[in-house]
Amino acid sequence: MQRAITMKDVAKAAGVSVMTVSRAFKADTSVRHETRQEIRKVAEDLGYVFDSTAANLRSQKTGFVAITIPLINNANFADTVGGLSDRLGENGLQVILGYTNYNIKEEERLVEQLLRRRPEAMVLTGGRHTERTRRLLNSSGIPIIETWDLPSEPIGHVVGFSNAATMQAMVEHLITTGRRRIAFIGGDTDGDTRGADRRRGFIAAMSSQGIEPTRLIGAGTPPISMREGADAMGRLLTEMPDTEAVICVSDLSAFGAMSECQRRGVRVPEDIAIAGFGAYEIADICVPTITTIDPHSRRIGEQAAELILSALKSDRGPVCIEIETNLVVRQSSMPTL
Amino acid sequence: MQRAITMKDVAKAAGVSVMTVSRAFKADTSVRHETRQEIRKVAEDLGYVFDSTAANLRSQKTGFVAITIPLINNANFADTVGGLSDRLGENGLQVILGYTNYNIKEEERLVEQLLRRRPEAMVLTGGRHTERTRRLLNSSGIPIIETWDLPSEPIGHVVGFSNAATMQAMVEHLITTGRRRIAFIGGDTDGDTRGADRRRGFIAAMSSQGIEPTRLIGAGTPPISMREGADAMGRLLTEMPDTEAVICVSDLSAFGAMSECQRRGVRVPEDIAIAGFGAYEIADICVPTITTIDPHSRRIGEQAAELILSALKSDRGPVCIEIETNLVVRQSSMPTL
DNA sequence: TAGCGCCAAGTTATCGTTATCAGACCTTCT
DNA sequence: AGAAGGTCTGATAACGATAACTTGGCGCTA
Repeated sequence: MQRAITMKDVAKAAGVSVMTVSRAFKADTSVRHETRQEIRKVAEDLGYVFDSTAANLRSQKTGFVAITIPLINNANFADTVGGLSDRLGENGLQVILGYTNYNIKEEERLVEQLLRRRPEAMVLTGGRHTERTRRLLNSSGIPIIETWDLPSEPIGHVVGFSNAATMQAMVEHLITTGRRRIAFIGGDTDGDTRGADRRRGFIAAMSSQGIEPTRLIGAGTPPISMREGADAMGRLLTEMPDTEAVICVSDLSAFGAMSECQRRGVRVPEDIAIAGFGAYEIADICVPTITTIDPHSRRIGEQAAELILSALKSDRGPVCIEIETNLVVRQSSMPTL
Repeated sequence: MQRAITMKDVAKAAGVSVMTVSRAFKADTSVRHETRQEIRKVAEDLGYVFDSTAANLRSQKTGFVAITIPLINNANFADTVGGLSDRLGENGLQVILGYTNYNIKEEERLVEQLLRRRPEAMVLTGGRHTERTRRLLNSSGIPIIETWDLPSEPIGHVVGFSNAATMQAMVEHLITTGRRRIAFIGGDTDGDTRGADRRRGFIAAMSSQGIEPTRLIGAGTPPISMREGADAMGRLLTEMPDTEAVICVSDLSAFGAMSECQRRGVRVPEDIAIAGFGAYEIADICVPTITTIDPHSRRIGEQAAELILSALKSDRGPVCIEIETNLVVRQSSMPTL
């Protein structure tokens, strides 16, 4: 590969100045229409490709918005990223992704790495961070948006909901349908802070109903897979066979749990009710369909995008948008009168 | 936000030259240990964050590897990205993602956009591209890797398999287990070129077995969801109730199809056999488990990473690595003697 | 003690674009 | 006809880092 083609080469070939070439590649700048056409043609013929590295440096604008998510392979976060990406893309902003792997120490490294690329805003999944992460973000001077949570001391903006509160609704629903011996299947570390919040919410909800929350099953380190959900359900059925309902930390583990029931001939919802979280497609397709909480993952991303766009236009004070979650009652928790 | 802190500020505060600060932030450069410590401390206190935009421009190295995938929300591609990302991350390279949305014209735009960020290598999902995409990539001068396919005229390196050939194996398996009236559920456009290749492979395999492949069900535009798989199965059961087996373009649609059977009281595999593609976790968890093809998604990413690393060290000629796929026979296609 | 080599740190120019200011040219109006 | 205003284009410097080269100091050898 010889030396790469730059604007200088295009300028020379087109017989204009570099500045004019630069303008020909921007929208809304004053270049005669034919000049722009000609320059673009020459550039294409030369095989010129714009270098945004240089442009970003000089203009001190990158057009990046960074987002941290626990892992790529999760439909909920993928939906949030999708919503964010689509809305921002329409406005010429590009999303750069980083994975925290459910670990706030890794998040710290990631945040620093992302800030090095000078994003114009940053979206975080979750509201719990290291002290240094908070410091880095605070002094970055860009809009910060925490999502999927309602942190008590937000760094900047918030688009989220209370994970604990969703469990309140779920427990009430199960009790209303006649179950009292309710179990919770979740991760056995607090790496997934949202999952941990849901477990806390479960415990609080049970206590406030006067039931001791003793049926807590640890299914492994987050993220909890279908397989781990199935294994956990196996243990639950063996060790506490009188359990009447089980709430799983996500629809994936809920589906795994339900499959285990089917394999063992345990009927859902007659023998045991099952509920998940996340409104994954599978929960609406499988037989029976699974009761879940819809956190409106995509809407979270879209709202975050709106917030960013308005914050970049004029920075008002921090905004907190609470996303309404829905309890979606399906066959897996129907009353069995 | 006041003016951002640069190396100059750190240099002044630490009483050294900018160059020394620069060196203090690199590994393996000659700076006295205490000097480096001191500089790092001063930098941290000032809240300095390294600006990789500038570094990339000056050094003409970005440390980026670009990858195009159809969409973020697909476990197979997510696995490939995961494998790639992990292997490259160990070597200081960072993955930047772009989505083609199953559209080679969008891929063209995307490729250009990604090239503007001067990646050091580029990984493509699929082997079919527009003429301009090929031209852009050829003149980029960086290693190109096409994956998830075995293109007849590769642009550069290849890490993939023949989608059509996998269907040959699947059809043979179903015929061996006593089925002849076999249907195929897939997308009704060719946007998903790999899905389209699988349909072509299905047609070829059926023909070579002397069976006319008439049972082709269009389930919508790719990607085919569980819901669309279920709907397609509904139509198939109504219109061609004598069908003995159905191959779905992915495990997700296969699961949807199977759920529809359960809803209608059609037994799997006794009344109809079902097969999918992709070795998604769900296919190994659901009841009954679903026969599938394992394309070793993660391995594709890992191999691509290896290829990139060796190509960046010393560019040999183009390499083609064929990934072995496995037919995974499960309950949904058991013989029903 | 001269001479060589090595290490740590400094100097200068530069990566490829764009901000900014200035100038040329063309209308339009008084 | 000349001033005023608009449109288009050009010259120059700069964004924040690093490559490449240079310098100064020290230790070692002959």
